[in-house]
Amino acid sequence: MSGRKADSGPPEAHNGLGRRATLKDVAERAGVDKSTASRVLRGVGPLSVREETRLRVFQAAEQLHYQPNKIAQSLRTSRSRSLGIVVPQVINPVYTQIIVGASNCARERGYMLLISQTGDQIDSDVYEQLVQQNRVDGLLVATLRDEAAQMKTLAALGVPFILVNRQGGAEANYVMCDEVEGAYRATRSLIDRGHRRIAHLAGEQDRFNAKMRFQGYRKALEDAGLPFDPSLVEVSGYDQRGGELAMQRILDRTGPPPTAVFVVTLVAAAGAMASVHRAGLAIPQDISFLSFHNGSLADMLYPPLTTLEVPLEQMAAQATDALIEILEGQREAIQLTVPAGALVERKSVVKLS
Amino acid sequence: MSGRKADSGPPEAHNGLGRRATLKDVAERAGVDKSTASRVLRGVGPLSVREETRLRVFQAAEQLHYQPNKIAQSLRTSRSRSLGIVVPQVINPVYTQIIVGASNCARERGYMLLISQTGDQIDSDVYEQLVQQNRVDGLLVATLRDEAAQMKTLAALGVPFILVNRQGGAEANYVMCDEVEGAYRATRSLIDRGHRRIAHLAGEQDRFNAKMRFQGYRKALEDAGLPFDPSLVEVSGYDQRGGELAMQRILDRTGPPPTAVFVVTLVAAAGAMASVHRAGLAIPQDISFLSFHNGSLADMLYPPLTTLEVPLEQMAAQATDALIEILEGQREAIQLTVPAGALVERKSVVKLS
DNA sequence: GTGAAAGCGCTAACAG
DNA sequence: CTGTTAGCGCTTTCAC
Repeated sequence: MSGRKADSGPPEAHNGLGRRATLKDVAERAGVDKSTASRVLRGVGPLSVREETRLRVFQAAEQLHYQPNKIAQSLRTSRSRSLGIVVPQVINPVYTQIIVGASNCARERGYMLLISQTGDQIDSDVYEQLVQQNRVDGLLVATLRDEAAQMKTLAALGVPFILVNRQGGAEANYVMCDEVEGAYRATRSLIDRGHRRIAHLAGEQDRFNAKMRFQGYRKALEDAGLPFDPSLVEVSGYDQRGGELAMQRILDRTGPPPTAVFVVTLVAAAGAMASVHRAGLAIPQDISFLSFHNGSLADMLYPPLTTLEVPLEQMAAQATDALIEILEGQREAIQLTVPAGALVERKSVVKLS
Repeated sequence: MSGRKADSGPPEAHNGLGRRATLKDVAERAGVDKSTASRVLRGVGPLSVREETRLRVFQAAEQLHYQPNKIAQSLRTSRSRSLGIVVPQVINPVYTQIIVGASNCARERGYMLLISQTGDQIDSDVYEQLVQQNRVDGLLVATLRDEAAQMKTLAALGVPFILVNRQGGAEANYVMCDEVEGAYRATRSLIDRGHRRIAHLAGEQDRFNAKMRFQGYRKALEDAGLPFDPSLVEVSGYDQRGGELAMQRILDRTGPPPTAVFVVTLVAAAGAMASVHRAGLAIPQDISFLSFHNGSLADMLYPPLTTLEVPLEQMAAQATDALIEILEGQREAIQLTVPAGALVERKSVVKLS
């Protein structure tokens, strides 16, 4: 997995010394200076070390179960080879996907990933903890607010950072997906199945993502020549409770209910569906559901929820790759918008004849 | 939150120097030696520093926006003030709860938490990464396998570790919950509601937790004078797909189906319920469901799932507290079993008359 | 009460 | 090709 071959033995250093071996130990045992040992071990550039010496060093290292002390390396090089990722919460599958993508990618490239939750508000303490204490070389940012203030704080940190699934102004690095097009396609699929009264459970409209999804929804309506009915739009935000309440509000309205609803995110959709069940309505016979974001949760719901896939894991991986490249000077910036994923049809959408 | 008072200003060090301030900078500005500055700043013991000097140092530190370099501190003290937590995966709400509990507690006590996924198998590489590279002072372990081999690996690491929601032999530290009693109570509640044919979707029986829950289930049956019917037990494991398949197997059986099923964990229950829906059966009218572990997922399912709460967050917090106490020499060991939580009644269990 | 000095384990010039 | 030297930023004896 991490490149090292099956090293059956226990990782503990059962070398002759009563402690973990240091570079000095290796050097002494190999009969060279520690600087030489360092050179060899880190396989630096055009190996300016005699083959025989190299061998001796490697042997010594192996025998002593030598593992370089990362802390010392960090102090010396002022690079920690770790990345921070900051998300509002870890319970939401959307963020979990991002974390998984980033974490795998980081591991493959030999970086550690420190995960921080902000709990929904910008907490500059979080950044501080990670960066100012020299723990991370760069930041992956997937917090909610995309305000200028946050961008300033981040920029002031003096380490590279990349927004994941977010956007933050002209200069900021980001990896996004084309949410407008995704939401358009999602809504469109509902229209294609004969729906005319399509509700939207939206995110708070000061959020960039929420706005984009709303925009895609409206455009699909418009292109199909359907009227936009504001009474069919409610703000659910991104959580379960919000989805529940927003759906309730729509159901409570007088006038014909929607035949379908396009929800801004998975967890809100779960809440909304619960509301519909509670109202004694059937999904999809009475109301169809379609949600932005795919995930295993979609299969747990009843009925299984049709979703529009967003390649969050890949996006996070790309952001991580880019961040590492930036850190290693192989790259300057990244401003990438990938297409949204496919429509994953399950059982929550009915075709109206 | 982290003790510091509202420090409006940006965390970036806009001090006179073109870089982050070091202890030396502070010392010079305060007109003292860096050792003195260090003493003052870390508020060491019976302050053997004149009040006036203390003040000067604090002022200098503030003006320079001084933040100690944790890496340097680590190297010097060989303590990183960070903890590792290792879980099989981060998508499962059970582990998310553990992570949240540990993470909050760690933060409060000024420790960082490094989260690692093993992806379901013991990966000693993971431990190595965390420990051998001097990144963490101790480990919280919530991986699946509780085999002796793993315990040996962990012990060989030479850092304190605590199992969370796991058990690992007589010597290992752990924070567990009384799962036998919990499972007993859960099953019992089904019996009390008139159920006689109660199925169990179990975890793999080489897992300690799975065994305990199974045991509680059997004991409840026994105490109620109900026969144990092996054809009512299937191994689902802890995931959705497993739950789906296991439930399918039970439904496929000839002979009377169960009227209720007690599931080993939330996610498996979600899968099992999907199977039941697919079979065209109604929950709870045809089959009642009750699951071990509570979480917001329970409210997303249809119908909302009755669960037995397990205080994972608190357990993780207690384990974290204990680990820190051990690291700081205020404690030797911890072997704690807390009671399982309350039955959270939702809509998935029907009372049979 | 405070300063001087040593050194954690490592890397990176710079010599030789 | 390899060794010497000089720290990274901090804590911690040990003197004064």
